[in-house]
Amino acid sequence: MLDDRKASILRAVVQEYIETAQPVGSGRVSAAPGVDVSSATVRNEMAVLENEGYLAQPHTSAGRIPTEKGYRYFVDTIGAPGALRGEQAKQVKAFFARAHGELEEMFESTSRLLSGLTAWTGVVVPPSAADVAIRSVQVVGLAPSTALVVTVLADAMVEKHSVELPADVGDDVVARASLHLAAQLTGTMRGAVPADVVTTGDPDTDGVVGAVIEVLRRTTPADTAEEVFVGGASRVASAFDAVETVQQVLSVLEEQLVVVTLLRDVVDRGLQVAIGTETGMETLADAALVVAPYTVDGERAGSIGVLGPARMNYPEAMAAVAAVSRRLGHHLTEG
Amino acid sequence: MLDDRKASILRAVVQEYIETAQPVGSGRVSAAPGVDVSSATVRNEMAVLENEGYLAQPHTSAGRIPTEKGYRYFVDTIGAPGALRGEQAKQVKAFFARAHGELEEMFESTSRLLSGLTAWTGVVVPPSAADVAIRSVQVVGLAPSTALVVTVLADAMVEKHSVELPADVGDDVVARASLHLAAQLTGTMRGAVPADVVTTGDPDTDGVVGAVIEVLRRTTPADTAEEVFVGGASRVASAFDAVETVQQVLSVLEEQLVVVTLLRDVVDRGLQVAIGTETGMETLADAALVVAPYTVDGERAGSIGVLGPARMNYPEAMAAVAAVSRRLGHHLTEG
DNA sequence: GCTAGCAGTCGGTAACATCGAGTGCCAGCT
DNA sequence: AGCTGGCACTCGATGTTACCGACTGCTAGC
Repeated sequence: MLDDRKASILRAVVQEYIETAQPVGSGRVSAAPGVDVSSATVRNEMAVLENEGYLAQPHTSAGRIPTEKGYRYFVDTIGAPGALRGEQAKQVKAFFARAHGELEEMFESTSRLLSGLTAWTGVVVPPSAADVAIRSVQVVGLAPSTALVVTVLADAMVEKHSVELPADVGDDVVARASLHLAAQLTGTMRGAVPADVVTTGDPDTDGVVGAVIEVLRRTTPADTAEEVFVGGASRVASAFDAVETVQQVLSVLEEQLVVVTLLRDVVDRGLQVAIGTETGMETLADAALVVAPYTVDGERAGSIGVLGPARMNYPEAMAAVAAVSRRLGHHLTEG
Repeated sequence: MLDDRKASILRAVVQEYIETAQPVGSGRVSAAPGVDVSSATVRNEMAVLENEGYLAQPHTSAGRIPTEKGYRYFVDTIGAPGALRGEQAKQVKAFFARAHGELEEMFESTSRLLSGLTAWTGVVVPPSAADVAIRSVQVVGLAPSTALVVTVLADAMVEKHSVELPADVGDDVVARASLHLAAQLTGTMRGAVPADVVTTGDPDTDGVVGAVIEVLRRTTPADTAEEVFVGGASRVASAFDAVETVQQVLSVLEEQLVVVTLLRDVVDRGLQVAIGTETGMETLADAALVVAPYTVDGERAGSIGVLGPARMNYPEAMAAVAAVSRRLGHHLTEG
């Protein structure tokens, strides 16, 4: 633990560095509000903070930069989550007030909202479909031997899978199978589609039913490459100055499964923020992730996050993520 | 028109510059295959080419760089479309051989295929839904006053829209409306949903039907922000050296509607390649776009493209785009 | 125990010389 | 007439040196 003075000096360095992206010298720190000692004293204290790993010096005659440990201390001692600035709060409110329409669009634009609020990249992971009830199933024949199963879940998500039909069957058989499946599966949890379903007696129809069931079981949400919505990916380019870093971070964002796992991991570890290597990804060493789960009907559903440089404005980002996750939860709960 | 020698010198400059990304001097050109004159002669010719706007010189003592006009001439005189390298042809073949499953995934991975083939960013615009027949319509109630319309089109695309229901209606009314709509609309072109539909006589049901029809008409594909699939966006970071440019290009890619319009525009102008400002976008001044439409059942459907730096390998990119568009068309035609 | 002051470090910038890739031009060769 | 070897010249890139200034660490004194 750091004493009060060291803490406020560290805080000053972090805040200053977040603003200017430049190493911070003792002079600036000494002038910062909350620090009422001379620059000489600050220097002494900073030397200690550096020894203890909270700060680093790019080179001898430069100011100090926070280390991962420094940022960590900073976020851990922020205390109150902090509210959004009025303007931003308004923006969030307005967004959810006029939010309506299709769920996918909703997630998409929520990711853009997060990006807009923080100036970094927004990420939204929709609820896992496994423990959501099936609301409707429909099979639509497309070609003699292929069909499309469209599943609507209780949370308004729509899944679609193409199915190879066992034999060339007529539209009437497909229609019969569709009705049968709808009757059998409506209300079942998406993750619990039973392997054996009541048969109809007609072998053709049962063939189609079987094929569909098999696809639905095979594509249980956890296995499927889960979707994630990324908004403001171009912000990555302004977050890092090395083109190489930009490349790496974008590559991470391109792999949906990685992003989903990442967010879930961080949330599961009980963190609100993962800084640099805390994310578990080497390529995100210069980045940081602010996350929050959101709840629908009191249940933890999906999660949202903001991905930015390690030197991002944590209080602001945390406030934004918290506010959006809360309202997103409400919005989805009310339906 | 350029005489043979100038043409081959220009070709050499373009090819060399594409490979090395460095200004090309007369020495290199003179050594290039297809150019059998001394560097002095090359210098004279290059001076002319510069005067005529095909080449530019970053500074006096540097080699030459192709201008937009230079690239344009190069592209226009490539002649035969050229085949893919064996390895790549195999890759394309393998991709479409194992391609199956859901259409959206298919487009997504096709964009990644394009990116992989060319090392740049791949873009796929799905067929416009307007003139595709509706294969099935289903309305699913979600909350007392909201429902989801799921439309399956003949080309296996699935659309979904949420609908605000006029009055709190029961599931049975929604089901009845759903059946009625399915009967009325199946076979209709998606872009030609009629405003007035045969009524059922039951006012509640007709209310739901009306609401759905209204949504379907309002969301006619051309108006809707059309979807586009972008693969390998991270390649943008390696395409340009200025972070600022990376930012701008990524921003363009983020706006789906812009990208769709862009591709469509280029195809409509009868171009295979749009270089720099030819794209019509200032922010793409350093970029180039190689596009091709693809046809399904003999009809022009959507288009695909590759977005890279102006100094990209055009023959290769054009071959890749041509091959993929052809096979994609086949694949979708056969269903 | 804090701080003013001072010597010392080191990156950044400017001035300057050097190097070399590449040019334009010209004289001479074919 | 046209190509080419050769040459003077240009100018960015690279390296050197000096200097400036933003910092630091340390120490003496309040």
